Amino acid sequence: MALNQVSFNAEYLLMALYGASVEYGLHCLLYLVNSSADAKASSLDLAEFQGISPSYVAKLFTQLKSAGIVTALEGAHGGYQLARGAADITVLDVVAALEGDNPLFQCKDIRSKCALFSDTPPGWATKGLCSIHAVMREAEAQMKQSLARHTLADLSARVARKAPKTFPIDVAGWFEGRKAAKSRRQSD
Amino acid sequence: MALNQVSFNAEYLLMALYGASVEYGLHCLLYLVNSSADAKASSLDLAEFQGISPSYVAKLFTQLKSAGIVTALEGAHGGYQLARGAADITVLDVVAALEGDNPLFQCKDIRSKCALFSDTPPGWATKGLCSIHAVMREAEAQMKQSLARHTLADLSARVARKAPKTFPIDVAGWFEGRKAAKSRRQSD
DNA sequence: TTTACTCGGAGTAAATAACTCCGAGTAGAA
DNA sequence: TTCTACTCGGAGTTATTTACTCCGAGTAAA
Repeated sequence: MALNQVSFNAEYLLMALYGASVEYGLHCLLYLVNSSADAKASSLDLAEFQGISPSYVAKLFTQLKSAGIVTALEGAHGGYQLARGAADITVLDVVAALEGDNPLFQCKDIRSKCALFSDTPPGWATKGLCSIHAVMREAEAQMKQSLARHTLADLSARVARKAPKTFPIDVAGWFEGRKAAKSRRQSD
Repeated sequence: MALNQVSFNAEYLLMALYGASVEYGLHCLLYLVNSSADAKASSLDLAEFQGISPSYVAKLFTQLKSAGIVTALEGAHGGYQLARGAADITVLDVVAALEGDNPLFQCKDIRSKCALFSDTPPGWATKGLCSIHAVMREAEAQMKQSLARHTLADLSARVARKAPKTFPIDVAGWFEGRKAAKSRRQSD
């Protein structure tokens, strides 16, 4: 009964600890870093600019807003802006906003369920942090410290170094052209 | 239409990056560290000793075996043993065996989909590692290094330091008693 | 006042994780 | 040798989570 047809999509072969939301979110935010104060970008703009799902980006920005990373301006010609300087937003902030600040490991306190402890586990077994949990916490801390060392400003600078000098101008032009197109449509 | 009854289970409120398999696996392996060479423990023994699902533990140990962390001996009175010394098995080995060595982050190369690159993205955009990806890789490396610094032997020693001196004896007794019970049943 | 655009959250489908069940094989007991 | 009880090992099932969509409420410009 098993179908021999296997939908073999290499893109999804390896699943990641952090999902697509982090990737989409960071890419979008990087474009916001360069946009000037009066040039807000809507979630639709950001999505179409990068060829990703508009409705999903909209959802992500809802989360980024409630985490205080961006501010939203409603209405026509509205959009999002960074809530504070790009140097004050770490990659960890973004990850926490989009994925929740999930622990690396959730201890279910198995040590207290040992068959030798008939009903109530003895004090020494439940006191303090489970040793396994401690190791995981340490690894988690290392990872989060590493993520916290990088800010959106750093990242943006590094990307800019790779791109040609004209690129930021082209980007600004694209967003500007989009805004103009909107105005044209409304005055029709 | 929405039910007001909310199944509010505090145990599952925070989801973790690494799941239950890692926790179960590590706990089981810690008990194997102390068992002597001839005293193998079956997955059923290990599961019941800790009050966790036997069938799930069985599944985990098939993974641990194919990863080369434990060896299996079939038949009655068979069971599992560590495939090598506890000092040569790191926590990272166990995590990789049970969760796969998932990357922290799977880059979908969004930078190449930018609307400015009509069809074929320019070389500078696709060359080298995506900057975001690089940050994630660094954090992942920090985490994995931290996990690789701890071995089963370390962990076991740390647990032993907390428990009373009689505890390992009690544990050995429990497994021994189990083995005896099996023999009795067979001779009935 | 209208209109086109914005956010924002409720709702849906596919993928993953957690867990179960049953068959194949083996070592010891009769 | 035959039988039995126990072992592993993998195929199947359910539940949770992720990724994504859709539509309504609100707002600012025209």
